[in-house]
Amino acid sequence: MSDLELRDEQRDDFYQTVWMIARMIPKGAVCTYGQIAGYIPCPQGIDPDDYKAYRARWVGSAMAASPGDVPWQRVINSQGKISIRDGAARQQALLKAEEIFFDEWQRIDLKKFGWNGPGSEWLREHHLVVPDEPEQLSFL
DNA sequence: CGCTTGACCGGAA
DNA sequence: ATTCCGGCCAAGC
Repeated sequence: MSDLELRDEQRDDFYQTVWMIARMIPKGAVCTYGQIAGYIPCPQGIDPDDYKAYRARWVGSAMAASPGDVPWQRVINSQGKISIRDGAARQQALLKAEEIFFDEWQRIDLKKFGWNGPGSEWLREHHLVVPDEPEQLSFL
């Protein structure tokens, strides 16, 4: 059994998981490439630092190859903007049709429209990474 | 098979 | 808010 075959299988798993999570994003909400990536554990045999550096990009690759039932338009970059490419205008039109608001810099307010994610229970059930709770800012 | 480009991100100027 | 860089992968010529 070759290592290469294993890697292909892991990549396929990664893509399937990306699509599964993306399908959960509700209409009228968005989520970032990096956010989705953060839910997926580092595959065996991959250097964790390399994984952290590239996983968001892999999510982009997964979205480019996504099946028709995946709401790809709801996945945007960490700046709250639509990544420039052919089809970006169509993505913006789809999001506006979902009543998502763009500011004067063509940016989406992630505080307002950002999806919170699948929830820790669901993530545990699927052996995914439960993100750290946001720290309580006691001085506020 | 080698080379180039890319739906990314975080940190540093 | 802008630009550049390292990361050294994945997909498309």
